[in-house]
Amino acid sequence: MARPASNQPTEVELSILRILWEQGASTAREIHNRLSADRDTNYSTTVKMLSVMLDKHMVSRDDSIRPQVFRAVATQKQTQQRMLKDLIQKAYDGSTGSLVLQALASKKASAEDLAEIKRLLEKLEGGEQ
Amino acid sequence: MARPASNQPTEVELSILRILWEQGASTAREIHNRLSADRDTNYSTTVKMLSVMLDKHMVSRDDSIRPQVFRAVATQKQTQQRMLKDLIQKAYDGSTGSLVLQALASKKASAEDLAEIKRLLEKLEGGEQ
DNA sequence: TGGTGATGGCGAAAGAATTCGCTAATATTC
DNA sequence: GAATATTAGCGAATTCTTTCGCCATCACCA
Repeated sequence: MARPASNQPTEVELSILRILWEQGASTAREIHNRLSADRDTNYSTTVKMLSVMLDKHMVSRDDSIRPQVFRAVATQKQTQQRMLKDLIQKAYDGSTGSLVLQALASKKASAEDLAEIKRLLEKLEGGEQ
Repeated sequence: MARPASNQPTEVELSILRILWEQGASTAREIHNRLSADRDTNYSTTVKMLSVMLDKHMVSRDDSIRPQVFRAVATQKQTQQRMLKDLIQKAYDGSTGSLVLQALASKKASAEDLAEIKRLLEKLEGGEQ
């Protein structure tokens, strides 16, 4: 009689993961310093979040050294991929194409991105059908 | 001392919105029939969710007729746009381009979508810089 | 018009996410 | 090695989400 736990990282979890992806293995203190620059949060909260994420196997902890060091378990790309897939499923009825169209139409990508997208597109067209 | 309410529709809310977008204005019963095909849910729950969504101004209710009729307030496109933007912000550090790249690389879009994307891409390239 | 069934609404229950106070363990400094 | 500061962890509080039971109201029809 409640909400099932989502397999997707939550807001705060994602903030922490982003920090780990960016600066690699970090201590709780390092993570907290970075995190508290953005959100007004207590050190206790950061530590608790790390423990929750440990339970969910989102991060791993190296206990062999003493300030312990945390690492993200999944890569940024893997996580993005999973979240993207989820959005396409939940909000776009599974249609990747219409998501891409909306993304391109609404916000401009950088020139390099556009070029790369075009290249990829040609490859896809050549390869398939 | 708790989680702030997200402005994004939740899982169930989105299911209901999808039904409203698809079959237009509907009574609670109609919505529930559709919904219970997918998820195992009670009529009471559906009605409650509609009332919650009414509070959040996600749906409107026409009381002038008697089974009351519900409508989605935002269009599907608007909602998708907001969710997409949110994902790009939260998971892609604001980079639309890298989201598009990943979307294209991982899952194939339909041939028509590819063609349309290409067309759009050319327009974007021509119009900008 | 009374009986039967559908509809609508309230409130409470239960789990998830987020927060922090307080205590224990560990490290540092003199 | 004692005092002080930092780090780690537990458990409770709070809010949000989702669920449903229960009651009131409404619609229909014999």
